[in-house]
Amino acid sequence: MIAAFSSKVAIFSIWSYWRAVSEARQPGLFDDQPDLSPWEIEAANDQLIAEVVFNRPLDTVYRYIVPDEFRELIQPGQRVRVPFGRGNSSTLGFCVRTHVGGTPGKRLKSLAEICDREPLLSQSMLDLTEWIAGRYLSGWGQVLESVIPAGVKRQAGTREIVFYRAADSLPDIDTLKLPSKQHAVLNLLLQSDDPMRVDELTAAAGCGVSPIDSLKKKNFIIPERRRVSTHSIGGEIATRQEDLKLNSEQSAALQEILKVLRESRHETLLLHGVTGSGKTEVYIQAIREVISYGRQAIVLVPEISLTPQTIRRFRARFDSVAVLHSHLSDSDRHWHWQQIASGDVQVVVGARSAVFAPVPHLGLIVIDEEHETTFKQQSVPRYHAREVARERARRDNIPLILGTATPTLETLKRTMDGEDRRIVLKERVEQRPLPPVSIVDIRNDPFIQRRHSLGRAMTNAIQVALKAGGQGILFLNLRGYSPVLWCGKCKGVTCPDCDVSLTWHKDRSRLVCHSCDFEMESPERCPTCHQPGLRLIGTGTQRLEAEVINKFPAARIARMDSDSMRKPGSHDEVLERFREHEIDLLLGTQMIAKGLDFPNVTLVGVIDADTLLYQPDLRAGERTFHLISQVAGRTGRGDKQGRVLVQTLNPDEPIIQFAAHHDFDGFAKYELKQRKVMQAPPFQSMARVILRALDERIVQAESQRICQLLRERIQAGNRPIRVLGPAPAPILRLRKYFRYHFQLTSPEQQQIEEVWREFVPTMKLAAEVDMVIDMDPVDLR
DNA sequence: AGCACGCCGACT
DNA sequence: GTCGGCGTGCTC
Repeated sequence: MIAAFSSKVAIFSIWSYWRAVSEARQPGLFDDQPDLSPWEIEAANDQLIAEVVFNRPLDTVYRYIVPDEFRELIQPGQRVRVPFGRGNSSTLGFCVRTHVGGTPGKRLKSLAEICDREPLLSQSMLDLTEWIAGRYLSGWGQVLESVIPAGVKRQAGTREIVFYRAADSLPDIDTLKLPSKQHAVLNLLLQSDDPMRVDELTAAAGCGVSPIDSLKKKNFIIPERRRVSTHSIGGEIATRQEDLKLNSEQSAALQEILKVLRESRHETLLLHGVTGSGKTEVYIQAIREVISYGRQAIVLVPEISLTPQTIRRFRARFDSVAVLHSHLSDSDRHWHWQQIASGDVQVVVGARSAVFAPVPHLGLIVIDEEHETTFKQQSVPRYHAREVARERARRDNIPLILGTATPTLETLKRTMDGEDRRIVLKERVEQRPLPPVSIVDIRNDPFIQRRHSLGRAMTNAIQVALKAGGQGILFLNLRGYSPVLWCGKCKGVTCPDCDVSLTWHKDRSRLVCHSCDFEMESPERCPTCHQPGLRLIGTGTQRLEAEVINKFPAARIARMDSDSMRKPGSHDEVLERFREHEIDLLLGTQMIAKGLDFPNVTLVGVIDADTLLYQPDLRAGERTFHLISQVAGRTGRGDKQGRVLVQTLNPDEPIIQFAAHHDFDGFAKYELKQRKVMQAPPFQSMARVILRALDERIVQAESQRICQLLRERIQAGNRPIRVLGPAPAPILRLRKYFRYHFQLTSPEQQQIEEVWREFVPTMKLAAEVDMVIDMDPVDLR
């Protein structure tokens, strides 16, 4: 009986029979013949069961019978096609486990198809994705869907090609009396060690395809389908460089890392080194050790640092480096994935998702610029690469290195609690001093009062730097020409879809929303009240550029922001010109704040330190500190002395003071105190629940209702969780949706995890409302 | 998330 | 008496 269901055909015919019967509303037929029903088979205890998850927000693992014909083929990590739901619609899922056994009382359906020849992930990566699903409250299938690159699923850049080989037991070729062309083809294959492609055979034998077809029909030659890469290998060959000599602080740090490596245990080491202290060289030499064990390393960097500069640096030091950045094609990505999985790649350098690189023997993970928020994914699954890396390293008993000049308070607290270890690099390489930072009070600056962006001191400093042959970096974290188009009556002109002021972009001569994709022609009159006389208020990088050109007509100036850097490669090109001193003043946004290392930069100007500081975000102060410290680190990296000017309307603000004095510890103490009072991270875990709908009254009511239900549940479970809100999100309307949110905080992360998993299935959300939970959010807008 | 089911109002 | 509107609930 069982054998009757073992073939795919039999399974499908049973399914269509079942459908026909159920449509006729005669399920009683099965009651009469219970042994016909496929789910009765599972009563036998030796059934192989596949556990399957789907790319849906479901946290259930579904079980399917594996038909005998798939028994030998099925492996966890493969995708499978299964009948799912009442309509048994054919659905793609991931097989995450298999086990043998029956499931009393459960009616199981059968697996219909195995979609991958090999598993897409190893068992340990499967386990890691399960952990992510739990920790970040998303479906396991959703995690798998996002972890495996699309190019890998599609097998992009590969093709099935037919190869021919000679049949195994052929009589002597001359006894076959073949026509000459066929003889030639067969002879070639007999001589060849490897199977040959059709085009190779026709070329070598000087014939068409028909002799090959004839040989195939006679079974003298056997076709074999093989998947081959059509990927063209690109990438420049970097010139090799020797390891640099480490100073005493650097080598002490390296020794600490090597010790953990040699003891093959997990520990997270925070490499807290001031800007220019040579952290990268420490990573590189630690990686060298890892490679000598025949293992591989993963280096995570913020996307913004994935400049050809960094890439070249790694390529120059290791034989085999894979760089995973966002501009790779599907086929590149698939090719790299295969190379990495085969163990041919020593070092994987990439952004957030590179933490999932399928290296076979991971020896070390490095996260550079640990404080960067881009390590947090902003869509489901909303994981933080640092936490995923920590978990992966813990499971593999390997060290995790977090490098930064400005650690997050989360990481700092872990070192204070003794969970992680902090290694401090106080000195810059070659004992270069950190640049002096001057806070420039612009409240009464005559230039600023005349609506300039460069105050008197800043203007003078630029003049002096240029005169001395130095280069300058001017940082302003606002792109476009002017962030506000002001109507005296209606206030700023806002986006029709968001509660956000539209930014005037001079280069495109348009108003642009920085929160969504909206753009419009600049109106002559106010779009609301139709009054003329609109004024541009505030300064973005484009307006700053105009002012700099006007004030320093002789200087060579370049602007770097996401508008001017749209073309791939333009980023690198500008930096190269800056390095060659073809540019005197480089001005721009975040992009120029991070990681750049140019020895001739003698002046860094922070045009407006206040914009970040007063954002409605509990990390606004921390981010301001990070940014000022990072930008300041761009100078004094060569023999020349550098200086930093920070323009602010709040010169007494402690955050700015700490940054100016390069006083991380002072900042941390100050900020930690505030967070403790607020019962905020890093003292408590936090999750943010966001609800959105097109109708404001519905979201408001719904978020109130949900929040109340959750409060009751928390109380009933006697859980130590605080609920804050609900409240309108700081940007109430975004992309046409009204948004409300509330926050959950608890000293125990797991409490939030548990209550949410319990709660979600019990509450019915109104159909027009979307809801997401963001564990450990970094963006509270 | 899908998708089928069901329970209500407007048609032949 | 049936078609189809969307609200509800389940998916091995």
